[in-house]
Amino acid sequence: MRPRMKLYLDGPGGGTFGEGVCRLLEAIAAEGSIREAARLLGRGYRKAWGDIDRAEEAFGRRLVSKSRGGSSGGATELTPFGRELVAAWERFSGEAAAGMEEAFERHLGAIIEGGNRDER
Amino acid sequence: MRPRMKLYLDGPGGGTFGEGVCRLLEAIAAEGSIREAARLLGRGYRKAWGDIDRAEEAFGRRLVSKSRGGSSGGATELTPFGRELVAAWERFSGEAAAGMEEAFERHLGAIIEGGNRDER
DNA sequence: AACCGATATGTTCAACGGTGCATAACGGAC
DNA sequence: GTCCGTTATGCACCGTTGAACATATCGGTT
Repeated sequence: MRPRMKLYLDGPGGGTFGEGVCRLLEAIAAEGSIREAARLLGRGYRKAWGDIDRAEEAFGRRLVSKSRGGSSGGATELTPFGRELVAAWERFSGEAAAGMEEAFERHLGAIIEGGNRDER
Repeated sequence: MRPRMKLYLDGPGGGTFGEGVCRLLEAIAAEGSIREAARLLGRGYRKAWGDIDRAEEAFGRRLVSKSRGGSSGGATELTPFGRELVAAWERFSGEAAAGMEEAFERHLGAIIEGGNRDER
């Protein structure tokens, strides 16, 4: 029985950033387009687009730089702030998860895993 | 802009324990009944009952000891394991949250809070 | 036996988030 | 100007979740 955690950053005027959007940004950085990134992650473009929109609303800053038209049809790449954010979030979430695991072992590890006795 | 976290414990065969159920258990310990605890927390009895059921399923052990009938109509109290779990969860979640805050300051504190410039 | 209040459980309805479909807009290449 | 692939955006559908309502059951008191 393992613990699980979800991390969020909420903007003051709505909007949210979390693990999902971070993964999406990484995929965009790798693929160069929102559509391809969404396909790679098995998500719909519609939702991916909305997620980015909400994330940018949360920070009040652009995370990606999008362009329409052209021979390629269009493209999307991360802004410098977007790249910085992804890297910082990776460190943040990794460290938070490690601390959580540690706290779990310290306080709940002994309590749980103790078989399935029944008390009445 | 502050970070936020949610913690879960998932049982192998379904069932979940989290902050919500823990609050509910505390309220039950204080009030002596599921119904009164639910009312105190502004939740419906139906959901409270189901939450407890799922939490007990997650651990495979009883968290509360319920009784029906009698002059009082019935009552519910925590099992020793239930009390132990609530106390351990408090320490666990508190420590995890503290570690998360610390990680946030270290890795994201400088990046965020930096005003709302726009980059394009 | 009647009463009362809490547990036990089913059912129905509203809200919400995700998925998918449809379509418009864009702009470089040809 | 046509074509193509991507961004941009609306809408309709659906599964999950929670809220609210409706009973049924239990058992000590009276």
